[in-house]
Amino acid sequence: MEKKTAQPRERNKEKSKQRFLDAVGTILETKGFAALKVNDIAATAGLDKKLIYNYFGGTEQLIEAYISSKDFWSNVSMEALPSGITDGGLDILKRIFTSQFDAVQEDKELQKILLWGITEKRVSLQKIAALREEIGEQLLTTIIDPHFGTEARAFRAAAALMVSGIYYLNLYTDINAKTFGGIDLTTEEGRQDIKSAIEMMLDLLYSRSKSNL
Amino acid sequence: MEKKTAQPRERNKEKSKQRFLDAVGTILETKGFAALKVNDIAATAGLDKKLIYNYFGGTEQLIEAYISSKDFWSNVSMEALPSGITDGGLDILKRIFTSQFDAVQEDKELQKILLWGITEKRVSLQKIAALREEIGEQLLTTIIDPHFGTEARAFRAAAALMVSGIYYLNLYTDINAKTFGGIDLTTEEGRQDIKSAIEMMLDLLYSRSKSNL
DNA sequence: TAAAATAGTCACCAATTAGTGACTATAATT
DNA sequence: AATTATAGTCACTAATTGGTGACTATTTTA
Repeated sequence: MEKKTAQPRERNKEKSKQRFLDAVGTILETKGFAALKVNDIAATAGLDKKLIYNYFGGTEQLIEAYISSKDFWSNVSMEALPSGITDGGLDILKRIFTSQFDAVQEDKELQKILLWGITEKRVSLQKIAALREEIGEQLLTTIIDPHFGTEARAFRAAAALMVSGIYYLNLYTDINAKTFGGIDLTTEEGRQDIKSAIEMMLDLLYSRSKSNL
Repeated sequence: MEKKTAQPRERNKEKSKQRFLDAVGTILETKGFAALKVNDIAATAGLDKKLIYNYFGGTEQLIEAYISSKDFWSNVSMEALPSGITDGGLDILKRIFTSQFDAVQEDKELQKILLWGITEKRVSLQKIAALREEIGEQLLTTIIDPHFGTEARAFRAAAALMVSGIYYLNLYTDINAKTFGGIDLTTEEGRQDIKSAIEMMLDLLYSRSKSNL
């Protein structure tokens, strides 16, 4: 019959659920998705794992809930699309692509999600991919297609290659190598080289389209 | 004078070691590096896991031995480099890049290695990355640098972006999505779009360098 | 042919993992 | 205040994991 003079733990289901969701984010960011074990998640949240089963049904559903709760493409979705486009969207695309290059580098969580998306088959990851396709489609149909017309298909492919490269270079860097093609991606110079290349390639693609119209 | 009523298991250390190495390859190809557990490897090899410790020292060393035994860049290393280059290497680069796009798609084991390389920090994966850098450096110094001169740095960055894109698009495809930027990468048309874009961008980069010389 | 060396097997241990039943403690309701 | 609902704890099971000591079986050597 011991009296508990210790501070009485707050009893709040919603807050606890949020703790679990936050714990998933923390582990994902620091250790990656492979470390998302129910015991670790509970320990990180500072709660008993039983609650994960009570509240979410299990680790799977908790992870699904976590992914659904995040907006991974907020940095690109409504960032731009001003009305007064006079250059066919060249300038906007330059900014979107180069800023995305930096955004992926800074957002470790996004990196893990990208990696996860090419590693594991999972419904919520499919949803993320579909959502990004949707946002990309908006950009393509409102900016690229009108300007490139019949050449839009070629430009789409080039853009896909560039965005993919933006992703991969950031995932690649600093895990098992610093350089790619002799460019040190851990230095500001090296990263500037990539960004300049992005702009150069967009310039070339746009100049090509002009000369072909 | 051996009696072979029950087939007597062959006793051969070297062969058994090779069995383990092959088992690593099989598991890697089919289930990925995360599934490289000592029990599974032993079961796949049809031998006792104790032998892994006896022969290699442990799973880590076995995996190291496996990676060291493979030549992952055989398809690109000495594929080309003919002597009579008259176009500054444009045609060779087109072939190297587009064939690499197909090679990565077909070689599931290479895909897993690429994925592994951006997921886990590991000495032997660093060696693979370093080796690829070496091969790439050869290409760059013998083909690109002489032609692009002071512009070589810009071209290197563009090439890094393109090769990275080639990797990522192949890793991306068919796990959680089929399309990237609206292009269906599971169809021959979609993949041809990417290859055409690669050639187009190389054309643009080369034409740019000409007009600037 | 006997003995030494070693390829290979097997049973077992300890740690980690997911998951659950029974319980306690607190808040809400009457 | 007594009752009820439920947030949260804890101890336990079962399966999987990496790892090892002791053993058997086959080959090599003296």
